[in-house]
Amino acid sequence: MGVPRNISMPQILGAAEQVFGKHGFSGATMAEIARVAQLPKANIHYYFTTKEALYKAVLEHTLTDWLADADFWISPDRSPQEALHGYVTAKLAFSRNRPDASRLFAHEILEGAQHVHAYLATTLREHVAHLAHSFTHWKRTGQMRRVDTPHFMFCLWSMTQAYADMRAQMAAVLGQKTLTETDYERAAHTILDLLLQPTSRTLEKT
Amino acid sequence: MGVPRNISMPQILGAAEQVFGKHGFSGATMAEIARVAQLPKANIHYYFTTKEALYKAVLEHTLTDWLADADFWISPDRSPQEALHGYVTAKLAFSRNRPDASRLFAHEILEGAQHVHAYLATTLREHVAHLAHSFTHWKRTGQMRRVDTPHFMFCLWSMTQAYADMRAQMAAVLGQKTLTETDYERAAHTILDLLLQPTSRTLEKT
DNA sequence: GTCTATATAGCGATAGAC
DNA sequence: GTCTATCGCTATATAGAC
Repeated sequence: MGVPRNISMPQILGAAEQVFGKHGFSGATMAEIARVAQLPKANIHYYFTTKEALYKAVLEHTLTDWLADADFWISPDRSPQEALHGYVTAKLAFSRNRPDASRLFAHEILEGAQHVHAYLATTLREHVAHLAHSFTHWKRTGQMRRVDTPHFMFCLWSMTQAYADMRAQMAAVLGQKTLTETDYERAAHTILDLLLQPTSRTLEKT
Repeated sequence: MGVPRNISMPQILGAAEQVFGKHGFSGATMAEIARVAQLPKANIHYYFTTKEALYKAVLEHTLTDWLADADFWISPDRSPQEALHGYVTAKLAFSRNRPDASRLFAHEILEGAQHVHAYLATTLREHVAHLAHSFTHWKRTGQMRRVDTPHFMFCLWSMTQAYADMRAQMAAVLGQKTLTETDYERAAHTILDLLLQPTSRTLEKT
């Protein structure tokens, strides 16, 4: 009893993140996950009785990682410049290093967020409410203009996640096969320029 | 010969946009499309021999609409304020009024953009190159700061499309069942504040 | 052109030997 | 715990009557 649980499980979870991230829940097949994990199909059903059980396990795992950066960076102890720079950079790095995790999440939301609705309505909602404290603090101390916290976060999330979810479109528009390090640098520069610009974007006519 | 081609075709295309927009290509079923279109399954295969042929037809149709707003609004004849205001508002309206079209496109890109890669690499790429002329003009005439055109457009697209693609997540975070008119107004305000703010977002410390 | 009935393939899931 | 073989179901697609 109990030999390669430690060996098979990570293989399965890794393959599942990759395949679910590429095709979403309905588009993914257990056969492809088994192929990527280099395991017979039946072995996966030994650890996870149903496709949905495997999906939920992978989803919860990625959601935890997805939230990790915000509390570290967006804190009243930092300046808004430092906080936004750190957060955007971390999010872009996540999109670059864990694209399948970001895309798995995007698929889930796109299909109606049925499996994660409870999580979004409780944990993520409270998370955003918590972040509002930092923005309120920065406004009160004159370090930043007022923002509509949830919609401001929607903007941050969509701009940074797009570099994982929409990378096929971006690469095509840029005339490249894939996104390169330069693209992520330009992304950071463009996004931070919107958020942190020292002078106005659209200038007054003289 | 030829009675209800005019009647069945729009029904099929409308139902297909709805179902493909909800589930993507792999997740959608011909049976559900037939049910939504209130037609027998076989009738759809009469007009479109394969599921993929139907998918491509719907996809091309939505892509045309998706591009329509940009050339109208983003033009050197306008001020950057007017252009960005008009474009962002139009894009948000598209997300609100044609959510299935936006989500169909998002599904396609997420799954690797295999069906639209040629379109993105030619038409959309040229489209972005064309838009760069406006931004260059505004920079040259001192109306706007320099931008990295493709990445700036990626930001505009992701922020506005998120209000169709990610609306399930947004509603959950806002503690609502769906997005309301107020949410789209706040979205426009937040996005335009990032783009058009008359003073800096993060203020200098005194 | 329309629709019922069905062929064929691929899916998730399981049985049972090892 | 692992793996081969297979069940039962649902999907796309077609045949053929009307």
